[in-house]
Amino acid sequence: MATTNTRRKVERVYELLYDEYGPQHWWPADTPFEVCIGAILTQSTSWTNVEKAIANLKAAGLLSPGGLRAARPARIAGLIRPSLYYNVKARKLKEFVGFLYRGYGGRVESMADVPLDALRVELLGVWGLGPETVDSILLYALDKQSFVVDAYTKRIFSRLGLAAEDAGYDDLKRLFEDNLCGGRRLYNEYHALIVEHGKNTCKPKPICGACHLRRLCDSASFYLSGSKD
DNA sequence: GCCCAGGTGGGTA
DNA sequence: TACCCACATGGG
Repeated sequence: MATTNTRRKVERVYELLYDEYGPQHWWPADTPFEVCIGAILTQSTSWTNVEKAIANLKAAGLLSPGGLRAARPARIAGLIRPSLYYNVKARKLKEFVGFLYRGYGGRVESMADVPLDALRVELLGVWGLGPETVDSILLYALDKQSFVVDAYTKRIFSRLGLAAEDAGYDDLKRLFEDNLCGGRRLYNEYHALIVEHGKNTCKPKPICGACHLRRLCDSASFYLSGSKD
């Protein structure tokens, strides 16, 4: 439901976040393929641990479609151990690379010509890829206009009163895609800013309480409190 | 020692 | 459909 009010709020939160944190320069990776690998490895895991896993893969010469295709799952698991759930994630990497070779000659870039909706459905069919990982791949590896929702997004926007407590992934995705006029660059920056804010404040327990960035939540809440749709 | 981090798949009622 | 659990490291 795109009302003028909701649109203004969603845009205003972006401005507040951008003023606070500045440009985030996402995704931190050298190639589109590396973005995909990072998107899988960062599932329920902090990025610092993912960086170690990616560095290990790189040092072993396995950070490529061919390298991962040739490697045994146990070898991969040992290298990505610093990221969490290394055995399941090793399988996820193999599944993704298998998909890449079956349909796209092992090249992430070859997916770019497929229409967004069709590609999203296709990627969601790959074992180990859920909506957040798929949208991350679409937006950050392929530069397609698909908003990424994560746990921070839900926590922050339900606390701001812009989303229901029990809002699902698609509900939140729609909130942004229906209310943002900007394109891929805006989607890119907005999600990155949400993650940055989520890491620093809006933790599960303290609810922005003792955080030095409380000011941001307060200013956003203040702006949002006066109006209802 | 405890909590939590940029989720997802599978099982059960 | 809606929960619940497994996965299982490392930093604050």
